[in-house]
Amino acid sequence: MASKDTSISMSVVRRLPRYYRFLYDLKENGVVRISSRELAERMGLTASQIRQDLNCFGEFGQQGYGYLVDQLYDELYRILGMDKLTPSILLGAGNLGHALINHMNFSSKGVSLDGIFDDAPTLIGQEIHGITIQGTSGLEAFCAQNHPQLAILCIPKEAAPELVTRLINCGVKAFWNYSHYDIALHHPEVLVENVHLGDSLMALSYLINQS
Amino acid sequence: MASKDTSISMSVVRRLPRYYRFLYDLKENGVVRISSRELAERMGLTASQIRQDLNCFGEFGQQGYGYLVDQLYDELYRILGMDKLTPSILLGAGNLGHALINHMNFSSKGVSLDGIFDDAPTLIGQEIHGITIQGTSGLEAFCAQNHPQLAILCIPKEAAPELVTRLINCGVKAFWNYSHYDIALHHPEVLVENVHLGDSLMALSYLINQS
DNA sequence: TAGATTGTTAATCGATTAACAATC
DNA sequence: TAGATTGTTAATCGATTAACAATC
Repeated sequence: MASKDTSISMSVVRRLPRYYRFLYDLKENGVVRISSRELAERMGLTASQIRQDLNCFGEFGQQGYGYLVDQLYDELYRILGMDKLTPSILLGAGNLGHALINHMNFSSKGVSLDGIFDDAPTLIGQEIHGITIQGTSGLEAFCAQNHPQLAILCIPKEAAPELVTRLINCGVKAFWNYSHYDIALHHPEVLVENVHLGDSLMALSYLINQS
Repeated sequence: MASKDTSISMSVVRRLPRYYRFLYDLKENGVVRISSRELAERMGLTASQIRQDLNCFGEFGQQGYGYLVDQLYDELYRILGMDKLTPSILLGAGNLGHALINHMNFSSKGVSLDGIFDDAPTLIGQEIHGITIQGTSGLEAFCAQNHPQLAILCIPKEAAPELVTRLINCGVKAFWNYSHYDIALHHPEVLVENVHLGDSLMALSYLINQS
């Protein structure tokens, strides 16, 4: 728990993973030190913003010198909580859920995927990435045993309200939500990160039609 | 081409699809009129913000009465450009690309998916949603014929730089980018909407570890 | 020491919220 | 007409950028 944790704005938080990716690339390319000015140029930001952002978490640079790439990378790794794995489950192993399981490297994002749930008879019993898909009737028992903190929701909007309530009763504290059900509106006490792919594409459609 | 098009901020644009979804639901539920106050309550926004946002595009309400749901829905449909389909192609029919094709309702988002490209020998020739996967060698010929304006990138970072350049030379003007290649940085002249699922999950990991 | 670059404060810019006159 | 609610201007709030003293 760093010193200035409470006041970090979401604008800053959303930039952290991108910093982390750029630092990783610099590290990979053997770059030892970098100034805020040069990183800003590479990332298309202002040097001021980078220094402001980093100083939310501590003083990682050296005056007159810049930042040590390795050290800054490690700090971001720690700040983002990548050193701990959040026990998690995924609900809805259809097209999207299945693709996420195969496509995402969960453990490199601080997440440990421990269970997969779906009620489709054709899916129950199947195995993905070494995890057997279960029906949602086993949810409570699984949670009592494994205590997942995060649920990844790849289910239709209609199925969400009931499942979300059950999950919260099981102790789930955060949702990575691909459904169109507005969790935050109904359960303000939990953390919700929405991924609305349709909204993203519609916003792009709007921009295309403007230009 | 509405009157005040030029000055719409991205903050407003990103809220439009959500307004559209809520209006759709209201319409489905037979709600005829709604005030900014009530819509604000349902969406978890302020009435002020809703009125400000909508007035970027015109005067859709009636003083003393509110907004007609049907009419406002139609306006949003038009504003978002859903009445025209942008010809598009998808590159990379692996897990994620495949899932997107099956999962997304492109035409309801103003997008017409006309071609799918991938260089994996096991995928070339296969058919998804009535479209045959082609190798990228056929890209230029296809574009000369079909003039896609939008490319959906589900390819690895390494493959992106060359393909993006080729696509832009083929007249592609916009990218829905799932790769970690930073298109906007290298090609500021095109529209880019990034979907960085990993960044989204890492931001959530950060928040989980704070609470 | 001189040059460079940070950490941090101050200034600017943009987005959100509040207030209210216009009007249905 | 009176009540309600918009459209719009003004006030506030927050985020970004600029400036500069501190210091390596």
